[in-house]
Amino acid sequence: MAIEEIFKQADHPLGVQEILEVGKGRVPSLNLATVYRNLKLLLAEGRLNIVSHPVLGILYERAGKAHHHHFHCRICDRVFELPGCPLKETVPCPPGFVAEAHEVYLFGVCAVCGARTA
Amino acid sequence: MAIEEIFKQADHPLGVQEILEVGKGRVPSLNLATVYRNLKLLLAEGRLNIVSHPVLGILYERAGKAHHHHFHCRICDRVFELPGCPLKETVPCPPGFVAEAHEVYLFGVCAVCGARTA
DNA sequence: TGCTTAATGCAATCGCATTTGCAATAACAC
DNA sequence: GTGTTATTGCAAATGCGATTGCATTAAGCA
Repeated sequence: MAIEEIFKQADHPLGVQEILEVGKGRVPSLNLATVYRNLKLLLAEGRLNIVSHPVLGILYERAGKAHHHHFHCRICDRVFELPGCPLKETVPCPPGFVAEAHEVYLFGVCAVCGARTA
Repeated sequence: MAIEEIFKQADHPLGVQEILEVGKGRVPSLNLATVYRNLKLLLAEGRLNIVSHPVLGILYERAGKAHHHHFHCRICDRVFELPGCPLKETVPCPPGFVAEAHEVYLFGVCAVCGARTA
């Protein structure tokens, strides 16, 4: 179970399938149901956060990280964390609207794929 | 069929259910299958764009709009269009990463709900 | 008006992510 | 060790958005 905790050491959000793959590296018999069950536990405990990615669907990442956003490489389909925030100080909202949170998704080509394609 | 085209006059992206509701106002017998079929057509023709919203799932909006993003009111669950772009000129990407596109989702309370709650 | 073709409505079906039941297994406490 | 409880694995079952088959209806045209 702590197994789940451990591979949250990943530096990017993981999808269920990816969690299963990585997890099998540690517990070869690891099962999809077990992944879901433990994800649910960790979420309930507030140790994980859900990242709802527009393209990749639901991903999971450790809770408590500093504010950041995500970059999605269209070549390798991997997601990277981008520290910091590209938003301007003044987020332009119509009058009366109160923005409490935001999410930014960048799409493009990562360093690895860029180098390989060049 | 042009029916679909017509209620794209909405000023915000619509979900399938919402399209069905609105459409029934014009064609009371309107069916979900018909909505999906015409959505597929309009998408194929490039007259519609898909907006994959992290919370609301798949929405549709007219193609060809100016660059904009979306605001999601957590009270009424409606989505609003925000003209312009709140991103800084210099989007901070790690070296080697090339950002080609981006999506920004704002979350908060809209003017109507804000006024009602106050 | 009568014929041919495209567009519905309706209900059944599919695809897939997620969940559950239950027996087998592992972890513990005594 | 032995009994008790929490976890798994596996496979079947759910839930639900999206799609399809088919008979019906609407539309276009000679």
